[in-house]
Amino acid sequence: MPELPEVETVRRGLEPVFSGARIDSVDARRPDLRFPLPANFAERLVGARIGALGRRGKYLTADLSTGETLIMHLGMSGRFTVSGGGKARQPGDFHFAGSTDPAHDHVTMEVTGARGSGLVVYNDPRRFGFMDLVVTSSLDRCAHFKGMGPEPLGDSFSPGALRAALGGRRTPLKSALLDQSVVAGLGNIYVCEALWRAGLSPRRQAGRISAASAARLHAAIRDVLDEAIEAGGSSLRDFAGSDGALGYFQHRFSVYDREGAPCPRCSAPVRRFVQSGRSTFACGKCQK
DNA sequence: CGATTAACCTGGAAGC
DNA sequence: TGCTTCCAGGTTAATC
Repeated sequence: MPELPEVETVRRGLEPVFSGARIDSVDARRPDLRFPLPANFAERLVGARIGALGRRGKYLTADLSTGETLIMHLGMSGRFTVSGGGKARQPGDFHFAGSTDPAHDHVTMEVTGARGSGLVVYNDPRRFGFMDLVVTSSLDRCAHFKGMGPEPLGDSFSPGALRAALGGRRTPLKSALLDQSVVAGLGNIYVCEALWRAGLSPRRQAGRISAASAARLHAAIRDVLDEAIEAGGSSLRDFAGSDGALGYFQHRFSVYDREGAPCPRCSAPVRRFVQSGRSTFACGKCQK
């Protein structure tokens, strides 16, 4: 499901439940998601108090009182749902009452915080997501974050920084922006949308864009991410935030998944083509 | 160095 | 209705 706006939407949904709460119990129904869960996964979580719930690119981070940080990645189809805790759960059942897809409820956590207890369930049909535990003091150097580019909504992401990160790359702009070492958190949807907003062709050579183009692209990336977060992310298929609310940014796509539809800017038909194995959507007329 | 393909896994949609 | 094929928000390793 998730690119940066969807992950941020999930973070905001989980924050009131997680932040400051104590982890009472953890159930892992299987030993692995995309990768094996960390050794002694449940034991390392139970009893810990959760500090800040953060996000880095498409990753969620839960800072724990044990000195470790729980890292969660949603892959393509991962989602969290929150329910009211003990009452919502059948005694002895792994699944929480009301789960619509118990077969893919892989990890559950019962937590107790200022707002009472809650049950958080991680569901992931395709199992491309994963969880990891790393020592908090070396979080930035861990395998997941080492080499990751700047947060696109953060202070260090500037037009100059973007242009510098693209510098020397002969790969198409589209592919470069999907590279998390250039800028963190963009995926197929928002790269397509940002390039449309900037009026830049996805096929442009990344290292050859002008400073003015980089400035337009920088602004387009920030704008599209800001607007998508504001809208609660995009709900393709059935993605919903942790509170069950559906994001609605998909109704504001200009080009993504709109092959053949008129470009909102120039009315030429939106084209679909494949770059590095993934669908690109762009206007062939006004994206240069 | 860069581009393409495959792989991981499941389910939904479309085509016949 | 049922079977087959294609496609999907991500990431990474292998190959050309």
